[in-house]
Amino acid sequence: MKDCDKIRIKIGGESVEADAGATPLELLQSQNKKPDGVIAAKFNGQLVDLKQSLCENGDLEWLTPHDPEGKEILFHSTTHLMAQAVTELFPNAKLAIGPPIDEGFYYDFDVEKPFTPEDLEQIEERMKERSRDRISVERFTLSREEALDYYKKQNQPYKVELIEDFEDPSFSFYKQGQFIDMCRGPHVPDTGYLKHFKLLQNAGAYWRGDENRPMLQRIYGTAAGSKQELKDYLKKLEEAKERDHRRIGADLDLYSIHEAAGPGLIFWHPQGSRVRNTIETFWRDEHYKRGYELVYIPHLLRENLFQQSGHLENYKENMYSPMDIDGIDYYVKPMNCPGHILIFKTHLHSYRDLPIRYAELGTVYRYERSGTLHGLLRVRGFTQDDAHIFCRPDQLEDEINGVISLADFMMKAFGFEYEMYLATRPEKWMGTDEMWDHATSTLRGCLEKTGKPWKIDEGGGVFYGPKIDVKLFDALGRTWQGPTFQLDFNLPERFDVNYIDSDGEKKRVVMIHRTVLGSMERFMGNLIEHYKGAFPGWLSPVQTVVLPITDAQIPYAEDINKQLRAQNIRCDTDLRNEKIGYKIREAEARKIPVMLVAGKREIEEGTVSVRERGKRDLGVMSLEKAFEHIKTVTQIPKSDL
RNA sequence: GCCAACGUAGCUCAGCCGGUAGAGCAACGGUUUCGUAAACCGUAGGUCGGGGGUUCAAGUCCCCCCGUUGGCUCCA
Repeated sequence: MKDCDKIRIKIGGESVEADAGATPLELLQSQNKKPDGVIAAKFNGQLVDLKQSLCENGDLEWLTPHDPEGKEILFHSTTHLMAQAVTELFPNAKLAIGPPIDEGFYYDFDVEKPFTPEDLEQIEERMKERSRDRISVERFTLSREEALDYYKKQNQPYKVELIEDFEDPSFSFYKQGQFIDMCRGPHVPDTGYLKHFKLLQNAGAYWRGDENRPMLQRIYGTAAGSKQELKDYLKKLEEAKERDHRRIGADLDLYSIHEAAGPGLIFWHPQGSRVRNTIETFWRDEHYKRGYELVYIPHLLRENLFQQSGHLENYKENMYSPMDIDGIDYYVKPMNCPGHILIFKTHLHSYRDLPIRYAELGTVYRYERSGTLHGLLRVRGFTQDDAHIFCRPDQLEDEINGVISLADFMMKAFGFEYEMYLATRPEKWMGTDEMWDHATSTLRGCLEKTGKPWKIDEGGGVFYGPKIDVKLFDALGRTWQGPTFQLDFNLPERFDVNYIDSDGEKKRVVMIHRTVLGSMERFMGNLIEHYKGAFPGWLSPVQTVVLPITDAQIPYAEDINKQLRAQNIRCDTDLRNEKIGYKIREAEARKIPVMLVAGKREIEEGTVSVRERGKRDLGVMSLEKAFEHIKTVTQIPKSDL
């Protein structure tokens, strides 16, 4: 504590005088206007504990769980509370790390036996007790040596390792009761501030994410500033469950996975295939319009091709074992690029021929570890909406702009918001500085030109080139990896991919790998969750269903069905002997966009009663008008070209 | 692959300390012919994920395997 008498603190535009060494907590108590639930503060831009003495003039800002930083502090303090409970209940537990994460926190422990669900309940109970005890949380500092000494004596090897990895001369610690943890802080003043939390799950996690190191037991939890907010968050988790594409996929009969056939392999049912086909047709049409040529390549390729491409060198652990064909090894392709390059290389290309864009819905197979498989989102066989652009260096900018505009169109067509990232050179890389500089600045320029916000993913590029990643947001605000455009300096070298320039010289082409949907499987999974199964009209597997009220209207319903089908509308009838309410209930459950109800009156008038999914009865319309309405609802997004 | 939990009818789930399997919905048959989110009656449906073991007796206890789920790692 410095010795000075009075300091001036500015709080929310108001200036107050205080004794030097006053704490934010003291200042807070003397304030009449203050936000609810202050748990920490920011002093001159630095995060501070409410109990930290202030000895200089400055600006003070309150932090509550509603501020991103305040939330982080809440999570962090809660994870300390959890660690305290764990060390009380399991005195031999070794502490690893316990950081806040996006929507909660976790702490890794090394314990003799993994935690059981009952353990979690007990830990949560103990946390509540300790919260009621309102144990004061005190900060103190130890020198590097003292800290090492302390943790060695306490037999906490992970903490010792952490300290050894840092250069800092001293480390801050927080003490609450008997529990002490090394931590940068800040933290809440006492455990009474931590009231609303829930432990969510227990999972194994390798120490420092390294599978060669010990597996620790991780407990995940979340916390909130109020009971209601915690409830809301837990409700959101429930909602996410309702949107789960695996559940909806089964309910709507879209696809299945079979133990008998092998995990991670998708079987598309008729209803799912209708959606996928619609997307694929849309995709092909759009690519053709934008100057792509559609190609097909075999699924099985000879070993030497993958040697040349470098896949056997760099990607073998993701490839399936080869099969012997006439004494030669063949591999199922994990990527489409080598095949497209072979097509390109069947001719000598003039600079005038470029750019050449080969697109393919190319199915690839990759080995994924069993524990990572997840419905449609992580599978072992999938179809990429792949394309490779071969161009001259001076065309790079136009090509990237074209790809960005295509991706933008696609994302809008499917109703996704998105965010772009420029992934720059990673630690391991190939090529030259000039190549990387030129390529990276070109990508940056293209991003600037969009006028949309974008971010840098430092070192996130691939070893063979920089890339732009597009992350999309779904209806719940979750992000998914969407389109990705990668520049490749590697394959053109390996395959000697050239064009003849205007000066008659051979020049190396610039190659762009790009996908705008990712893979059909993953994209469909995202779409299902985004729309909760209620696809927009143009994608719906069934767009319209005709519902006769009694058997007497069956011929009329069948006639409407026939007319709509003739107009390429995916129409069904529900001719079962059920009441209309029942049929409507089921049509709603099947998420059919338009329902046409036909009874005695409609036959007499040559009309139909129209009902839209999620809305009520829209009233009676002439058939002509109803068809027009259906056409509007099922309109395929128009290209912006 | 590793850690944990789970696997019972098409789906959602019950089945206690071991005594030989149950509900709702769906399906199927019949009755009913009905106006905007569930008509009524009936019928059928299960190698309890697979294999082995303990036991007079295993859905239940033990072991191995497979799959699923949540994580770790990785990724379209």
